[in-house]
Amino acid sequence: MPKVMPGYKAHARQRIVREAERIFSQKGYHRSTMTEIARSMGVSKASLYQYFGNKEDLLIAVLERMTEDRQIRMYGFLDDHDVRSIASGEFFGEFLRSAKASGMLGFDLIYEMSRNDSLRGMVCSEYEQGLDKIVSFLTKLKKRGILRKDVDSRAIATGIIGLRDGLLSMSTLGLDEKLLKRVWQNWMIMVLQSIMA
Amino acid sequence: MPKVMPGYKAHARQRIVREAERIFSQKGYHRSTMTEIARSMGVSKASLYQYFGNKEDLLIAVLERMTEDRQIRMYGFLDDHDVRSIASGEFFGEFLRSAKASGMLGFDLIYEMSRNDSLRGMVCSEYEQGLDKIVSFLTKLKKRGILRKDVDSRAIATGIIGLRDGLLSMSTLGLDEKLLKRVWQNWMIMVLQSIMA
Amino acid sequence: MPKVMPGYKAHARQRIVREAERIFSQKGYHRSTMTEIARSMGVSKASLYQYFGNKEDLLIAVLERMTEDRQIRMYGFLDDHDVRSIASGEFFGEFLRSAKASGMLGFDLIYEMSRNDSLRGMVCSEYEQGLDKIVSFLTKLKKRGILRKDVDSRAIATGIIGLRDGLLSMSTLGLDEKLLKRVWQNWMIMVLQSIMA
Amino acid sequence: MPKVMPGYKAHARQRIVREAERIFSQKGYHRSTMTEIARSMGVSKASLYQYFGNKEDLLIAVLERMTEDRQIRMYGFLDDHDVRSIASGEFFGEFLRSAKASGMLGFDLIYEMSRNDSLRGMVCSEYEQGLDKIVSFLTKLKKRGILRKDVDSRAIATGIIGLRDGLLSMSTLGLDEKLLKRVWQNWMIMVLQSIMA
DNA sequence: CATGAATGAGACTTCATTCAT
DNA sequence: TATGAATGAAGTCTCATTCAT
Repeated sequence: MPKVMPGYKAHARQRIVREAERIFSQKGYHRSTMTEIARSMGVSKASLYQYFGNKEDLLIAVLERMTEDRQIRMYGFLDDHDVRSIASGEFFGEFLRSAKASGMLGFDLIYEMSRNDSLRGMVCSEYEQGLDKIVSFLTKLKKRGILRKDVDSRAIATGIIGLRDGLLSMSTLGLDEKLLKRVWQNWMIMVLQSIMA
Repeated sequence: MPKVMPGYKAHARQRIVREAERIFSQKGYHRSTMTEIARSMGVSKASLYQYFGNKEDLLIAVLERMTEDRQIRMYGFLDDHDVRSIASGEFFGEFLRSAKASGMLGFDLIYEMSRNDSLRGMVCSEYEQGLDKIVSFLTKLKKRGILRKDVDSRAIATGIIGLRDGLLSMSTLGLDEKLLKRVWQNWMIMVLQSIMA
Repeated sequence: MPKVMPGYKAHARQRIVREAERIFSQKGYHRSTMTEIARSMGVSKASLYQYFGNKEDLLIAVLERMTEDRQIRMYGFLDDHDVRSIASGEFFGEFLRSAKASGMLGFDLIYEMSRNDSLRGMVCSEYEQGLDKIVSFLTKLKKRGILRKDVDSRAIATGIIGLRDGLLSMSTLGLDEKLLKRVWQNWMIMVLQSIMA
Repeated sequence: MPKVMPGYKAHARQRIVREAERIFSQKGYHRSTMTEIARSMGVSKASLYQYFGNKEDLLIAVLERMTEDRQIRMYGFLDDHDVRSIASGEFFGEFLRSAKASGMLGFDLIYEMSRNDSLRGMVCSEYEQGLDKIVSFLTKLKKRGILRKDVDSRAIATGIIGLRDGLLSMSTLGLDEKLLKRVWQNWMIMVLQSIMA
């Protein structure tokens, strides 16, 4: 793409973000260096600084992209499936795959959050969005008479996200994925039974 | 304490570990420096290296202490209480408090684990011990006829730990602790009802 | 020289090597610091590390340069001169000058060799090349009927190098150079007489 | 030995020197640490400082001992043997053995000499003594009519020491000891023939 | 727009040495 | 006399960042 073309800049930016994501995911944010990212793209370090003011800005861009992706791929699930599908291994497997792809980056994310308000805001809003999505999904089910009316939707949604993240971090620790899937199914069934009308 | 006293060395070591725990917890492992730890204790960097071969060794000592602490304070709970107590806010609150104290360190822990086998072993074994403790607690309840015999103890235990960790990491993100406690109680009640005889 | 000029980098590298050679020669490798080399060049330490991965790499570059130099200046001698010239003070003086210029570095070289295979290989191969050069010189003389056919060329060559190095290290110790030159001439004459046809 | 016994101090000193010699010889002076010496003796570092003001003093003591030893063992040879024995493999082998035992220390010796006058004096005087011993040996032989009267005893002696040291340093580089012994014999025979009456 | 080169600041680590007990 | 503990000073190396070309 010629350098003067409109959109060139955005495209170049995107290429950097993608490479950074790959490397951050592999080695973690702190252990990745700007030199490494530049070298593996075949550009100069100085180029990176033309698109991102500093390393942290690059991290934020990466995390934004990951978040977006996850939102799209994950919560799309809820629209297309019925209530039982949430208890399926397929559902949990989707997260498992994505967690494995981002490797250590998830932990870096939280780690960096403590220093960076913009990051903290971003992550919290992702969480909120995720929760909202599930809450509205549950609300829909209540309206359709599938769930009991007195169910605390927010508590259920928070638990779903919490259990998901807890099990995913256990997978990072090396726990058997089959066990984790089984746990997910087990627990979701118990919970759904408790809240179905 | 005079330097020649027996146990002085152990005591000095402990002081370092405690200070390191404080600083690591506050700023994370990577952002904390040996210089800082030494300075904040009023000793020389070289002193730290007399007790710990390198920064990672110090991290390990800190984590060992934290683990031990947590094990003692936490799983002691199971011995002293009946089945319903596990669903209590008190139980979850205990973890919440300890998670808050260790701050970012929990995430560093996982972050570093990917590079360090000794660390990985430590953490995994803590997880296993935790799981075992809960499994044997559940087994006892089965024998006493409180739980159904066909319950998958390991899946339940894994879910308990998973939900706990997921909710705790949400608290680190800034989610309201009252909501989290409520979620915990809610979910534990649903699960216990599902598995009680 | 402008930084974008082709060959700039090679030139900058060379400047470092030259300065390092000067300082290593003066104070020995162990007593010289990267800080000192950088400071005496008016550049930053980090610059040195852009050209040489570590201190040892720099040492190797220095030694390579010295070796090359010595090979060129020294063994060129053999091509241009007849057999008697090897016994000349001029010949030995050439080595003496170069030994004085490298000062303590020669000893460091051997010292470091015990730890570093790449170094060891370098030095051994220089020795071998030197020996080969002399051996082929002697062989030529045999063919021309100047030396006796039954002379052990390798033993003679090894002795020449050995005597040279032994006397040179004595000069480093402060022994009178005139005496050393006389010794060289004396011994070489005795040996040449013994092996000439 | 009880600590109050006279000679205790000298004995303790000697033990330190012996251990230091062992370690310096193995790893070189710069790479050996006071900690290591103390630990391998089972005493405290501070003890070493009761006997030696600093590391360099310890080095000097070690070198004094080595020098003494070498003098005794080596130049005793000259008294007991006739002129031809100096050309024997046995003679050279003696040095070879001792050089191997002191390892890198010989090079350290020279290395340190440049900084330390007392060291320099010591080594030079050892050289001088060695030379004198050989010179007087040669003089004796002249008187007994075995050597020609016009021989430059000092030049011969210097050459003997020089060749010895040159060949020994080649052995440190890994050259075949058999070759070196052969060279020694070869050269000594040539030289002796040149100077015998 | 791109980059080769330089660098300031600071990280971890080592070690000879001292000193109170 | 002996030593456990502490440390100042220095060392090597790293890395995000800048800037002239």
